Amino acid sequence: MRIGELSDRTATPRRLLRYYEEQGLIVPARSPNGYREYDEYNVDRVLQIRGLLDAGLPTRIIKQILPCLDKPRAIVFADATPEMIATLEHERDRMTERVNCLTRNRDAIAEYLDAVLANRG
Amino acid sequence: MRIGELSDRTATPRRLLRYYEEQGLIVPARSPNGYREYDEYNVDRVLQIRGLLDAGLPTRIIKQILPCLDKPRAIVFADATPEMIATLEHERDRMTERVNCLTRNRDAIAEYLDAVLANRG
DNA sequence: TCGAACCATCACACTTGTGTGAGGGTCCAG
DNA sequence: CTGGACCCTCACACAAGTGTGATGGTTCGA
Repeated sequence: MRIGELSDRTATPRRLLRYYEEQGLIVPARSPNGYREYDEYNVDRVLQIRGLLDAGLPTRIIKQILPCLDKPRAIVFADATPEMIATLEHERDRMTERVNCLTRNRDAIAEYLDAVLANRG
Repeated sequence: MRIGELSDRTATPRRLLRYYEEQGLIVPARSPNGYREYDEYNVDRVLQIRGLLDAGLPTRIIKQILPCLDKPRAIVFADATPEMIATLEHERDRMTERVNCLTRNRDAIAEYLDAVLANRG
């Protein structure tokens, strides 16, 4: 599919699809006429990227961790350098912290909402 | 305490403490000489702000939800306008999505790491 | 064959959260 | 009373993600 369809199916502006490519997060093929060509795989990929971006991870980090998130990942063992592993461990712990912080604060908001709604319901 | 001590105790650059103030997230008192004066309360406050920022929430939203996160919150029922409630519900759901996305991907990273480490350990 | 609807690159601009430094007050210890 | 360690405001700058538009090529249906 071309960029327009991918844009529709992922609710992502074309501009950003090109930006993600520029950042090395997706690597579309090119038609003879120069148009970008995407496959089904890229739909999930883009959605995953958006989720991680929305969760606060920068493209630089997303680029590093994306390969590990692929489902059939037997191939990836090769490029598991010590630095890479250290990065991943660090990022994993960071994400855990974020999850805790988010959960804590979301629960507080939910609790507040429940109280408010019960108070007027 | 003055800005330097708060900066030390929260591991936050002075610049950012002033920025958070500019964004209305904290409201320090002022000494006669113009110095900002913070109390103990602000330490937790700043840490909470940092956590939420790191979790991807913009200051604009943080400013809205902070009042609901205070522990003795009986007073706050007053300013619970319908728009405010809608914002909170939206943000609560958004945070839940983020938590899910982060958790999913963190687990994938952890799983990958476990596999890699088992593979060479 | 012409126009609409795509696509391309390039570039300028905005917002947010930060870094950094200039220029200048305050206060305390030596 | 002077030096150093604070504090102030102001301002310019940067990276990242994103918006928007200029300028121009391709494709396809009417």
